[in-house]
Amino acid sequence: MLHTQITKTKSFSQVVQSSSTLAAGRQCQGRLWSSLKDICDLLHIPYVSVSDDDELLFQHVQFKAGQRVHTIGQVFDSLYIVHSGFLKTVLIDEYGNEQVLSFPMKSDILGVDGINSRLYSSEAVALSDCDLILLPFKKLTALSRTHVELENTMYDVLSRELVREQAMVGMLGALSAEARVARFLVTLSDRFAVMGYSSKFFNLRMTRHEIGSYLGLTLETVSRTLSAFNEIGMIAVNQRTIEIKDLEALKNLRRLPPSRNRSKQSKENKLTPEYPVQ
Amino acid sequence: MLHTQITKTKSFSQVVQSSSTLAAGRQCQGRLWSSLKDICDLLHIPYVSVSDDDELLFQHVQFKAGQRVHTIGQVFDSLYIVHSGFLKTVLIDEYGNEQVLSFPMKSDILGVDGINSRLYSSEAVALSDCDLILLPFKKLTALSRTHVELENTMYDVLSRELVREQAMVGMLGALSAEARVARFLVTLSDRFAVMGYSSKFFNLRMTRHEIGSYLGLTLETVSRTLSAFNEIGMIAVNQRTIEIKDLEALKNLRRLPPSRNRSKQSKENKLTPEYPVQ
DNA sequence: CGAGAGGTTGAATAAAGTCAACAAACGTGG
DNA sequence: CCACGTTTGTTGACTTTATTCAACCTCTCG
Repeated sequence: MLHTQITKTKSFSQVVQSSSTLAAGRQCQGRLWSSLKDICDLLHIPYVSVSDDDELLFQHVQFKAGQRVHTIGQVFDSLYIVHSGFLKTVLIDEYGNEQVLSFPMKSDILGVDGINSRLYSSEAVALSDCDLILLPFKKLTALSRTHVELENTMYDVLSRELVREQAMVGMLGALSAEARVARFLVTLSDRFAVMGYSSKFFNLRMTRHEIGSYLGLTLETVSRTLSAFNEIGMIAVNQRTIEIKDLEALKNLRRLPPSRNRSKQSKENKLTPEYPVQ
Repeated sequence: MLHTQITKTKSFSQVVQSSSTLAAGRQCQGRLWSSLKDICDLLHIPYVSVSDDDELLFQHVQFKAGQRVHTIGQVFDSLYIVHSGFLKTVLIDEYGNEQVLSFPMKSDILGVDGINSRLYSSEAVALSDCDLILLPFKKLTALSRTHVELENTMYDVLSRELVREQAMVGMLGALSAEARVARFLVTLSDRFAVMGYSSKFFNLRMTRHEIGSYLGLTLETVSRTLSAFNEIGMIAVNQRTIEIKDLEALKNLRRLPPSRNRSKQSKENKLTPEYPVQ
């Protein structure tokens, strides 16, 4: 069972914790370097081969479950791409409340919120043992001078991140609790499929509390909603084990009852006039 | 009264509508061009002067209240910076419901969500007459080859946008209706202050419905909450005219009652081990 | 085997949404 | 300039949804 696996690695992480803290360096077991091509493949972005890309290697860093990749306010110097493992990113408010922003997994990028202010504005925590590719930002910008296509890749990645956040805002703003949980499951299912895992049968890597925070709900509501889905046979749920039994039903459980909230094609809603681009 | 003014320009926009649609070109009244320095100033980003930046001019485009700057699915070719005026950006779901994502105003950037897929993923609508600076994306990327500092500016802008979205998610996920409306007013007040307008007395440019959509509330809840703030003397509200009477009170009306939702410093929450950067 | 974290469930409460009526402002056209 | 229809905003009564509080269960780890 996956669940057992996870917990085992977790306890292992606790054992090696002190030594890894002492190490004060990259834990260097596992895969060490990725080429730019590897990274583009990972990000599902076309890679235009360039001349001498032997030096275009990026080091990996390993994090044990529970470790923080970066904290709020920490000086920004690097982006990370998730090569394997599961994480959460959180905001922390003045009372110490955690607000979960995302659950990064394979091919997701971490740290972009630090570019602007040169300080990370969120915290990233490993939910399982993780292997991340380290992208020192200075190296990245220096490189983009010689490798023009890298710049566009960066724009792509940042823009994609933004579109995702927008979708999240849309969801939080307009969906019922049931619809949010359903979408959460569908999204997870899709992600697992892309990563080559089963899209029908998987383990949640996060607690009900973390899911609730992410979806703007309480942990009880999440639990109840999962139970309700289980009751009507859309899923089978047992603790963190999820089996998707009726994906279509989950997908169709989307918007709130289409109320009067709809946009009217007011006469002001005119089309943009055409204008040439210089 | 500002309100009257707005409506007047609105009706004017309708008069010139047909001609501007016919024009099939930039409406060329008003300011026409901005230099890179102008733009950096507008974005509050330091500008490193470079040699021959005579050609670094960006054309302006005018939009009348009600016009769309871009629609969902439209081919992306340009970013826009708001030079003057007020807009909304929206997502539209399968039932035609609008979800307001932002209310861009002076110095805000539009269109970043189109970079990734080469299609705009949101719709931008002018809420008042607007003057936007057109930033053709190809021109921008071409330029960044000769002007290295431009690249970093772009990263900054995109990252800033992302941090903003994150804050929005945090707000929607964790704040009560009252707190959301209060924060909305405080944010507006700040923005007006930066733009050199009064931070205590201003006009809303959007309907209650649009505010509600933006904050994940119904228009009735927005209306009631504003009335309640009015009742206790924190603000004075009359239709779209807002007077902030107790900014501090609005600012302190933040989080939900600090419930048990707080993060526990679990033993798993360990600090990141130090590791050197190559 | 026992402690503690995570998960489930129920009952009561609170918050926000819905429906509906009405009022105020605007813009249009006489 | 005034009257009328439309859009926007306000308010009340009621309903629904999700939260809160609490008890209990169930894993896993030590």
